This record gives sequence, structure tokens and C-alpha cells, in this order.
Amino acid sequence: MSGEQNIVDFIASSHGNKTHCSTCSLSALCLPIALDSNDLDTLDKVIKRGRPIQKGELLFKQGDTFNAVYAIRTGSVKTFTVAPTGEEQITGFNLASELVGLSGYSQDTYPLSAKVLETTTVCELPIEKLEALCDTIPGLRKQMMRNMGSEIRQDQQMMLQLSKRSADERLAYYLLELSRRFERRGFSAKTFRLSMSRVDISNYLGLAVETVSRIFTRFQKNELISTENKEVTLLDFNALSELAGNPVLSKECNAAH
Amino acid sequence: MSGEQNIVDFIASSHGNKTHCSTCSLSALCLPIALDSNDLDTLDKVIKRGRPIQKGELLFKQGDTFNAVYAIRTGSVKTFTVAPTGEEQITGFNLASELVGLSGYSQDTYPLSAKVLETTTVCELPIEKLEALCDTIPGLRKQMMRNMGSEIRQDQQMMLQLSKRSADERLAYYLLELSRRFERRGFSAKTFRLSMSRVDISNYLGLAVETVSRIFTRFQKNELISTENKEVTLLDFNALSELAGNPVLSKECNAAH
DNA sequence: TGTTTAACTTGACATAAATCAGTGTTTTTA
DNA sequence: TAAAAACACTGATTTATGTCAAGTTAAACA
Repeated sequence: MSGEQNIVDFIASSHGNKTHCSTCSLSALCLPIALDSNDLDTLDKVIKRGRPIQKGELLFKQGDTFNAVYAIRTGSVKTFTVAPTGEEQITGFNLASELVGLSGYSQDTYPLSAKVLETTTVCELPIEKLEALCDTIPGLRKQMMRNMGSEIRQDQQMMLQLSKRSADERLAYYLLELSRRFERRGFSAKTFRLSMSRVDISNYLGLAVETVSRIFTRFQKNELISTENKEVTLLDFNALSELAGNPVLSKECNAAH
Repeated sequence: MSGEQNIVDFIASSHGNKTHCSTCSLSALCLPIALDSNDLDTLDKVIKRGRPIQKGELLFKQGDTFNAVYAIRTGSVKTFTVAPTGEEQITGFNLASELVGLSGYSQDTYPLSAKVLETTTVCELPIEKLEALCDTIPGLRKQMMRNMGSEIRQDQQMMLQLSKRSADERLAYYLLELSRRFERRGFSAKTFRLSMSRVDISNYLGLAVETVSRIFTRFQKNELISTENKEVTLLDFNALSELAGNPVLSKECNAAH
């Protein structure tokens, strides 16, 4: 209980009361560009910072006019599309420092909705102003395109998972992917909290909830992970990596013959 | 035989011997921006036009340094990622007027390979020069981002297909999607040639070839389509649309009660 | 133009994961 | 803090699609 420092506390503590881009510890992640302090000030003026958003609230809704991109400061978000038939497909989860809503660029409306999974704070970047800035600060444009490129790459990785991998492999991939992202943000790669429900995970991975639940149980039995409610600890990275399709290079695999 | 005018002939005929952006009938599609003729000339100078690329050749390979984006003038391309385990996943097919390679923006290397499905001609847009232009021509930057946004949206649609739809539904979706894209280019929405093999289709849709083959046969038996080798004709758009998850609105569905 | 090779189709069978049905456990909220 | 609601787990059964094994047709090539 005492050693428990969650994401929200940690990041919040690195912001002063008056948050600015120049003092924000996330700037290095969400827009890691070599902006000088002038540019940072310009960017700063454009950002709207709102009060915390409560679990279950929407950042934007599929079909809304595209008017902003959001940088997550603390918390997490799920994005999902709703088909005309009503089925929902979760297209991704976003953690602190990530950008949400970039796919709005395709048209004038968001092609998906974004719902907050826990109390979350965001920086709202109105596109009109962001657009203008992109034409002023060349590094910003490139960084935005990098972000979009990454999203394309990620989605395409997911296509591979969904079409080629077994249920076990998908869950292993999912856990490792989250681990990697937490680590990059300075949190434990080993133990983290899943802010999304099993239903969300199963939806994202294209599986039935029951399947996901069974695999969680089996992974624990085989000592690949341990869980305590939403808290997961990865116990056997090698086994998980191998499952996830990243062959662990053992001695035998090295030489050419 | 006489009325047979294929894509290549048609588009080629709209280009003079000396191809320029300003005379290219595709400019309206691949970069539909309100560029004035000065801007078009500037863009024109940046484009490298190569000799036709033969079936099976690569435009670029996963891991190659990202140095250009390609606009397809005639022909078609498949893009695919190779997992560390060796599995291939086709992430998309690209037809004339579409842009290939945008996901290279995520890093400094392409995260996927692009292979030509038939004799194909492309415009090569070296990124360094394109970058510079983006900072000069504001509309160009926006158009590029629109293109990337569309790719994200498309990939996310595909995630829904792969994780929620049955084999039948996926193939129906696939055929209608192609039909839509051909139509937008001024070709028949009803009859078109599949430049990709059944193996490619099955890989893309996350199915076994045998399954795809069986569904082609069944769709023909049920008179949804007819085929003659690679040539497909869509006979029953309504039935296909319904299968693909776009409910055909019949009279009953209209009023609120 | 014939011959080889690759692409496609079909049938029989196996299986991973979905569905159905029910129990237990957290979280929410009244 | 009790009741309700949402979420998580487990077992039995079904099913859609994959795999294996031929056979057929169409393309490539020499």
C-alpha cells in the first residue's frame, strides 16, 4: 500500500499548478521535437487544458466534426468504431503522452469515438490552430506525420495479430505491448494495472471474453504471469515473447549453420 | 473484345508522351488539392517517373530506408509486413492514383514491403523534396495528412472485419470495397479484374485459400457474382452489401415505428 | 506449341474458439 | 453498508474454418 504510486500521481507531480508545455515532462514523448522555447510558447498558447474527464465520458464521438487532437496527460482512453450493424470494434488503447484523434484528418468528422477508461486529463489541440502552427513550425508538421505513420504501422501490426495468431499469442502480444509502453514512460515493465475490462481486451483482440478469461487463468497456472484483479505481473518475459512471435534468440540460433 | 479498354490503356492515353502533373488526369485523385499551376510545376519538378515495373518486383522492402512515397499511375501493388516468425500479412492493395509508403513516416525505414501485382507505372516522390514542398505549399501538407488519416481509417475498418466478421462477410466486403474504388476511378463497379491471387486475397482477409475458393464457388451458385478467371462480375449488390454489413434500407426500416 | 509449374477447386476430417449456461466476485450506488 | 449491477471465471457443447490430400485448370516458359 505504501509503495503504491500510480501513474496519475506520478505524472501530476511533475506538473506545476500552472501547466505549460515548457515544464511538461510529457513533451518529450508526445511531441518529441527540437522546438526552441519560442516555439514551445507558441504551442502552449494553442492548447486548451480541461478539467479531469470522468471514467466513461467521451473525448469525441464518431461522426462529430473533427476539431481537435488530444494529447493524454494522465489516464487512459479507448478508441472504437461502430459498424452500421452496431458491432463495436476497439481499435486501440491510449496511455499518457499519446495522441488521440489523428484519424480525423481523413475527413471532416472523426471516424471513431474515444472513451476515457479512468479519470483522465488531456491537452486539447484545436486543429485550426494546430494547422496554422504546422505551417509555422516545420518540425511540428513532421512530428505529426511521424505520429500518424506510427499509428498506421501499429494498426497494421494488429491486422497481423488478428488474422494470423492464436488466442494465446494475441494475449501474450497484448501484455508485452502494454509492458513496453509503460516502460517507455518510466513505469514498471513488469507490473502494471489494466485500466480496461476483460470485455474490452477481448473485443480488441477479436476473441470472446470467456476465451480471454481462460487464457488469463492458464497463463497464471503456467507461471507466465500473476494477477490481482486488474494488476498484472509478467513473470516469464521469454516465454511470453516467444508466444507473441518474437523468437527469443538462444545460442543455437546464432551462427549460420 | 472490341469494347475492351483496360485501365492501363485508358489512363495511359490521358498522358502525353511527356507526362506532367498538370496534364495528368490522376492529379485530381492522388493529390486533389487546389494547387495553382505554379505549384503544380513545382511539384512536377520533384517527381521521378520510372520505366514500368514488372510483376513481382518490389517498390521498396521492409527495412529499407524511407526515401520516397509512390503514387501509382497504372497497375496495382500489394503491401505486406513480415513478422519475425516469417509469417506474411498483406496489409492492403493499392490501385491507380493511390499513394504507397506513407507509413514510412513512422521511423526512418519502411515498416512493410510493396510488391507490384502486374506491370505498373508509378510517380516516385522523394521525401526530402516532398518535405520541403510541404513547407512551401500549405495545401500539400494537409493533403498528405488527409491521405494518412484515410489509411488509418481504412486499416481500422479492416481490424473490424478481421475480428468480427465471418468468412462470407469478409469476402463480400472485399469485393464491394474494390468495386467502390474502381468506380471512383471511372471504371465499372460491376465488372473488374482481380489482379491479386486467391492466396493474396485469403492472406489479406485472414482466411485459408480453400475457404476463399469455396466462398467464390458458393457466391456463384447463389448468383451473387459470376467469375471468369480473374474477372469478377457483381450480380447482386444488395445481397452483397447486406452481407458486408451495410444494411440495405428497405421500406420497413425507414419510419421510427 | 507443347510441357512444366503455379494457381485454383473440391472433399473429408480435425480443432480452436465461440456459444450457452451458470456461479462467484468485485465495484458501484442508493 | 446493503443491494444491485457490472465484471470475471468455469464447464459442456457446437460450429465455422483450418488442415490435409487429391484433382483440375490456367499460366508461364522454353
